[in-house]
Amino acid sequence: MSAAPDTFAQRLLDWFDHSGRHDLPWQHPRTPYRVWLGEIMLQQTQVKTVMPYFERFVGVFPTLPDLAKASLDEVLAQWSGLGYYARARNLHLAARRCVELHGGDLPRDYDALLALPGIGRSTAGAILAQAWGDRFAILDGNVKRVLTRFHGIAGWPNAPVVEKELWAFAQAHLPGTPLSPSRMADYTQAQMDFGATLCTRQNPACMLCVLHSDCVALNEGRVEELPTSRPGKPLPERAALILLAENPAGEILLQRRPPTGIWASLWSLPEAETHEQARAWFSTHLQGDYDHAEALAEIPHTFTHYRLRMHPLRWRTLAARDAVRDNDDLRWVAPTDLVSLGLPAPIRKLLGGLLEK
DNA sequence: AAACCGGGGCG
DNA sequence: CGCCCAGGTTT
Repeated sequence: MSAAPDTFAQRLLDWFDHSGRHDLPWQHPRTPYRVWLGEIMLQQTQVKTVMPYFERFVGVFPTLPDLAKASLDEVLAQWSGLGYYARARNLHLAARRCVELHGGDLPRDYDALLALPGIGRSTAGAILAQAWGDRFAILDGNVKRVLTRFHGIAGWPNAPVVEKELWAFAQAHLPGTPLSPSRMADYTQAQMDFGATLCTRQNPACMLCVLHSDCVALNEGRVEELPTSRPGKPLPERAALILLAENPAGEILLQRRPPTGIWASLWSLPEAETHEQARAWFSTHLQGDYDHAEALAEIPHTFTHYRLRMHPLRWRTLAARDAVRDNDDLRWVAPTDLVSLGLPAPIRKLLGGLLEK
């Protein structure tokens, strides 16, 4: 006897045909480069936000070799405002590796994709399935939510043991009979669309759900409690002084952050932990009176792992010491040029608020 | 304020 | 592997 057919994929495909998204820019044309770029941009950002950035980005860098040829600063300028700048750095580095190692194309090979920076299991599968129609599973946040509910799986989805189980189900749901490449791509998009628009975190549209008859969470009344949320833990706190120096031309002194740690390699305002440190930095780089600072309102910023309370100090019409010129790590930037730099979101917000006045 | 999230990196 | 880190938006 044969097992009952798993119609999970077929039902999602049917749903996709009438309710999925068919007009996403990376679907037309669905080339490996465009699919990759779309996947990276979508990693922590919603479709609506991504669309204009995607169009602009492929306008400036139409092909992978174009991207590889560009400087990192040019890439970051196009990324500016999207956030999560590590994605842009990885994208740029991966493009250069593709030129070195793969003739300027993305490799059509799971392990080779996985070896590229910024591409993990899910993104590698999504690229192969969408660009080539190859039979690979994905497991992004949307799919995790759908599968935890459909199979009634408790436990935080990112816990290793749960995630392993979810991958197994994602594999098991791959269509048993081969789909055409274009339908395999549709199935992949269907899973993401389904989670994003129907099986949403709150108020999922179970009445309209094509899987509802077999959904364990729905049948057991556990839709609201799945997926299990992350186990909580108290956040440590850290404070920092943020130095905002303006010269007579109204330019702002920016410093490039170190290549590791928070906001790696991004331009930001100089930062110090204590007034002693801040004063020392001030006296080696600037002429003026440290104690003349105007203290601006505290900026609270919460990361997943700690809370950062930033205390900005502002000086106007300062001059730099002669030794301090624009260099690789320090530069005066006009307010109008700030938009073209990848600034950390809270710093961008602080400076943006200042300039409006 | 808290939840969310796919990948990097380290032991 | 298993575990923690890193950001910035959504809710």
